[in-house]
Order: sequence, then C-alpha cells, then structure tokens
Amino acid sequence: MTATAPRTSPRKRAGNGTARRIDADEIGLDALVGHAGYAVRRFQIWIFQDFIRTLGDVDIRPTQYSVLTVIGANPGLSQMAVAKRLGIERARLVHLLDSLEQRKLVKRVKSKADRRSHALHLTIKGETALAKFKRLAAEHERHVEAKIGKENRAQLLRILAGFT
Amino acid sequence: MTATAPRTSPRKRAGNGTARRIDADEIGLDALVGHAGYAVRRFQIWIFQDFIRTLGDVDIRPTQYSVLTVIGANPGLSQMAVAKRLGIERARLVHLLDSLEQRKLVKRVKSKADRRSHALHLTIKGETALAKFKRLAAEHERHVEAKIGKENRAQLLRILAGFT
DNA sequence: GAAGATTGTTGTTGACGACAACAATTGTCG
DNA sequence: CGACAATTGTTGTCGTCAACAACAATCTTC
Repeated sequence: MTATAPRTSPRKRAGNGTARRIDADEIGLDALVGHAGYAVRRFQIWIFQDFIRTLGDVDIRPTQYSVLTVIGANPGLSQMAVAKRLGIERARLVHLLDSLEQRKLVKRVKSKADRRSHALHLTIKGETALAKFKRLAAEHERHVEAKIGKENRAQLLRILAGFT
Repeated sequence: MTATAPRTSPRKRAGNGTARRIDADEIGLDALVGHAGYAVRRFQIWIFQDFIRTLGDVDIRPTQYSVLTVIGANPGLSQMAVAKRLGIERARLVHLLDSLEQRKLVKRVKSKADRRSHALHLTIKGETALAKFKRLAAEHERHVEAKIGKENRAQLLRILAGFT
C-alpha cells in the first residue's frame, strides 16, 4: 500500500478480508490530535448546541443573543458599528435585525445626525426579554462549567480574551 | 430577574443628539465577555481562516484535512465509521468524498464483507499529498502558537482533549 | 423467509461568511 | 461651491455546513 509513505499508525486494517467490528471510539485520529483547530471546532459545536437547546424555549440563537446584548449595552449604535464589533457582515446583520424587529425586540430609529444610518435600540419588550435571555445564558454557562470544569472554563476565557 | 430592566452599563448614548465618533473597539460587550461560546466562536473563525490561508496553495479546507487524516491513519474504514468519528453527517461526507475522489486523493473500494459499504483508502497520490498537507498544517499550528502563546495552546489542547 | 436495521445516496431547509452591486447620503478636495 | 470619492443600509448570489427526510440496496434477526 505504501510508497514509503510516512503514515504514522495504521492501527487496524479492517476494511477488506476481515469483517471486524469497529467501535467509533477506537479509531485513531493520528495527526488530528494535536491540532488546536479540530479541538476548538468540536467544542464549539457542542457549546452552540447546548446554547441553542438551553435557549430553545425563547427561540434565540447565539448570534441573535450577541446582537441583543451589544445593543442593550450600547443603545443608539449604527448597524455598521454593531457589525464591526461582532465581526458580522453588515449584509448579514440586516436579516438578523429584520427578524428581531419583527419580534418587536429591537427598533431601528432614523438617525438625525447621519441620515444614512439607523440608531439601534431595544424596545421595552426587548429589554425585559433580554433579561430573561441572560438568565438562560447563565444557565448555559453553568453547563459549560459542568462539562469542562470551573477552573478550565476560567482558563479558557483568559486564553481567548484577546479574540472578544 | 426583575422586570425593571436590569441593564448593566449603557456606556455611551451616542445615537441621536450627539454625533460622537465611535471606534469599534470602544464598544462595550457587556454580558458577552464571560461567555465561553462567544470567545470560542471568534477564535474558531480566526483559526479556520488561518488554516484555509496556510493550506490555500493546495486547496484543502479543515474538514477535508480531517477526513484525509482519519482515512490515512485507518485505511479501510467505512463512510459511516469516518462520519461518526469526525462528527460529520454521513450525507455531508458523501460530497466531501466525491470531491476528494475526483482529485484522485481517495478511493472508495467496494467492501466484500459488507456489500453496502465502501472501504476508504488513500491513493498513492493521496498519501504523498497528505504528507505535504501535514507539513503545512504544522506550519499553521505554529501560527496558532505565535498568536496565543505556546503554553496557552498546550493548555487549550489539554482542556479540550475530551472533545476530540 | 419476513421484518427491521444499516449504508450510501439524493434532496431540502436554514444559519452563516464572503462578495458584489446599488441608491441615498455624507465627506473631501480642487 | 460643486464634482468626486467614501460610507451606510439594502438586496442578491454563491459556497460551506448542520439537520432532516426519504429511498434502494443490503445486512441482521427472529
């Protein structure tokens, strides 16, 4: 099979002759272990799924939550400012705000200073709703602690603080 | 928590009257800081972009790399086994393999033991190509070290080891 | 041998990032 | 001042990806 081929550890050769049962957890990942990106991706999938499930009753996804949080903490921001701060494309933010505005959580106010832009604000309903979302998000965060450990979660936040 | 709007720190109310300039980096994230999911998402975006850029010349994306790596380390696996191991939907893996097979990096061999399934193998070209991909991936990993620090990267891998 | 499960495949839906084009408005600079 | 460039929100397209659902071929189980 090889032409010198620097393969590392072909552990089981169960493909052809032998019909050996292979449990998914005994398959070697080889070089994948040791790649930060892979671990981070798997973790991110887990954490998002838990977030979506925990905030399932209120039907709020992570991105929506981040938008509401930023507007709540900085009323009057333009769409451009919010998009830049969260690393979202402004085109994408349009749809997010359309949805949040339909649900009466956010309102776009025409800015008088710059008639091109909209000043974003939470509605009253949006503020009380966000308070509830924050409680649920805190619950989700406790799930993370339970999963990786309180100390490890703190470490993680410290390590990745530069990316927020 | 209360219906009396427990907003935490509406720092600047720059929306309407005042036309104050707001730099993107002085916008408060409020509750978003302290959410592991947000930090992880931003970091994952950064790390994937660097991976894609570093492996840009060979046109290999992170998911493709993970598939090649697992097949290389465990020749003869079925599509189902690979999908389960990597947390990919088997429907999605079909397209990934279509692409990799067109590029002559992977071949689907009809399994004699179970005629429903395919035994997955790297081609000769696939093996030498993967060796090159691994060198580039190692380079990418050095970028990660340069970004967050060698010690922090090791910590991160340790913390997230359970998700691989 | 019949009923049920598994494997690969095709298709659809929706969230998301990246890009391009456009009208309205603002800023700049000759 | 007035022409030209830049910005803001919007619409649209394209490609990636997760989540389902349905299906034929094949295996497993009773």
